[in-house]
Amino acid sequence: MDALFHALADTTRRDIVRRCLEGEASVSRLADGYPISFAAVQKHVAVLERSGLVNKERRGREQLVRTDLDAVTRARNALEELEAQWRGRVGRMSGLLAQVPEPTQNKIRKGTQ
Amino acid sequence: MDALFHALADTTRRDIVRRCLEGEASVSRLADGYPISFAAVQKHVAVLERSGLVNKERRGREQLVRTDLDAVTRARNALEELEAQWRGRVGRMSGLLAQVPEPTQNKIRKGTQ
DNA sequence: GTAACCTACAACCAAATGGTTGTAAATCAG
DNA sequence: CTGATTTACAACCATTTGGTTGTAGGTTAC
Repeated sequence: MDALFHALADTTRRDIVRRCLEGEASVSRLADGYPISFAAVQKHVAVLERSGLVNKERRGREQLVRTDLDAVTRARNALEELEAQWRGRVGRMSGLLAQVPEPTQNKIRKGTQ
Repeated sequence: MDALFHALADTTRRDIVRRCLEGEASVSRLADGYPISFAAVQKHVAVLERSGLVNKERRGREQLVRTDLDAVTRARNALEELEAQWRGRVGRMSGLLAQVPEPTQNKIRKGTQ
């Protein structure tokens, strides 16, 4: 999860992900698109690969990169869960209000015995 | 966007976000929950604040931290867009074709006089 | 076989991270 | 006023990042 979000926390890497969902590309082909060295792009791809966001597949002398959409979905689900935990609060609040076992009572009675 | 995903790329920070959607807490109250120093938690909160994920509000001598759900939504939308660009390729295409008009007008008229 | 191309990986560097401790200022309680 | 709490921030340290260049190995083309 850490690796997933970290991988997404870079414009170049998000762009690589985007470029690799519409048709796979070799690493050097990808590198053409950025003003950084080939090795730098290679490292970005390695980060993406470790996070599971992309796969590499050897094809002759080049290595084709392709985005794994399931990983993107996994990240999105994590965020949706965060949101749900909040929105769910409101609904659960009313439930709680009916339920709260008077935590105040304890305090009041604390010194009385 | 970079800042947003980077902020989410840490378990402790995600946990702080979670804890601060269910009722705001002061920084030191938050710090009690983790095995790291107060200053470390303070830094995590600072990262979250810079990313827009949380706000701080002074309340007497303490500072209450509260998650801004819109920021979470913003991140989720970015991921949904990534997915949409893939799954929705065909559908989006036709949508665009029906939609594109206006900005082009300038271009067209620019040379016509 | 030789040359060109694509990839992998190591070594190196500057800057950022995540953590620590320590110090100082503001606020609240007695 | 004094003391405890809460925060802010600086200085420092180890590790990681994102970038570079250089070298070496595999593949394809000629």
